[in-house]
Amino acid sequence: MVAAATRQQIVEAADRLFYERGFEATSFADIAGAVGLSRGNFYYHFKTKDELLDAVITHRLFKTKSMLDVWEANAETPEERILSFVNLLVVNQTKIMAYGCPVGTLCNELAKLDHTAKDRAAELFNLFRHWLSHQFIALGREADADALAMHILMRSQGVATLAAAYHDQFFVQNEVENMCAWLAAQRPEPPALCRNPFPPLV
Amino acid sequence: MVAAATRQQIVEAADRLFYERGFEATSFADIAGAVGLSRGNFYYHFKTKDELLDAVITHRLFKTKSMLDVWEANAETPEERILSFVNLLVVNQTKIMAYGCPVGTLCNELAKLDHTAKDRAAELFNLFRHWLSHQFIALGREADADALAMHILMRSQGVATLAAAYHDQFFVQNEVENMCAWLAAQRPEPPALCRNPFPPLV
DNA sequence: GTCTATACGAAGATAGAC
DNA sequence: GTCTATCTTCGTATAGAC
Repeated sequence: MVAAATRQQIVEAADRLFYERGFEATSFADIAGAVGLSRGNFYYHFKTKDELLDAVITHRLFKTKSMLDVWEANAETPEERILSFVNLLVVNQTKIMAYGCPVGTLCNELAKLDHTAKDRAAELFNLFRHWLSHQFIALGREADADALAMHILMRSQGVATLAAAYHDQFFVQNEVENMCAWLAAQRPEPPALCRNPFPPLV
Repeated sequence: MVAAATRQQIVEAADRLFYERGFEATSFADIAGAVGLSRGNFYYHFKTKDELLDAVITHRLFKTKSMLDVWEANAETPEERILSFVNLLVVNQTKIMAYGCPVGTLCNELAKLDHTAKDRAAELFNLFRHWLSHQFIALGREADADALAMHILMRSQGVATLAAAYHDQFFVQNEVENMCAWLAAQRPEPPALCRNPFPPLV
């Protein structure tokens, strides 16, 4: 097989296994087995595990950028685009309830390992953060766009963590609805005093 | 040294190291070194790593219960008690920015390992969940107390994850303020129409 | 109860044949 | 480019002396 294709298979298998089992707990043997390669041949493509991790993060950065581009193109308004992000929790619900958020859990693990790649992994958060910030600016919230982006990113992380701990899809759906309601309330300059100031949480 | 005291030292060192480095990444040698014991002697106290993990979780459950009891006793109102919980993010800010939330990151790791102790670890969340739910009931929100408890637990998890990824204390402080504002808005039966329905997020 | 010494296996990494 | 075989390190776990 062509080297580039084998390399790509390795990266995709590692991407999945690092997510499902964690970085440390995934061995070269696991990945080689998933791809159908011998352990020895592995080192023709990647010299070290850290080099492989680097390739996996690069791959995830690319996939994430592509996804954001699709969301940008497929939605009409900034609010709809932000809803695409919120909806990730629903689309990936099954995997999130089993393994948490791929970005959050990787960053957590690398932070504890004090791994050199931890800052590159955090770049994955930055892609979402800046894209969301961009949407809030388009929504007319220039002044606090970054804080709003961090707020919704924070919520998605919290939902993912508790979803993995409780395996409760109703919790996920409920919090997604809360996020939608919160988002609707972020439109600037609303008509004053004509809304219920205490919308029910649930 | 008396066996019980040595055992207790081991559990406390393991508690700290499992938090700072993760469960898998912490070896018996690390713990033995931290306590000042030989690796061999270790097995007199704990036969396997899983047995040690079980003791660490038991220890954390005990510590958490004690903390909740103190919060219960030291605050006058349910709202103040819930603020004690929110304030954990500030009190433990330095450690959280370095290692995330001890409960969330442990549950995440054990979920990926599909470890038999993962449900026991989730009991740590349950302690907070039920205590918070209890406070919301006292606040007069019987109908949605559990959902409100899960909501604030979710926020604390999201803040901890992003705090660890960004090491940004201003983000933490900002989101803690948001949580306080949210909490203040949860008092039941507010005077209608006399508040700003769109309090600034930041 | 604590120690030293050691068995055993798993995982990262290398060498060299094909 | 892929294989088998092997090296090395490290971590779990055991044996037995003190």
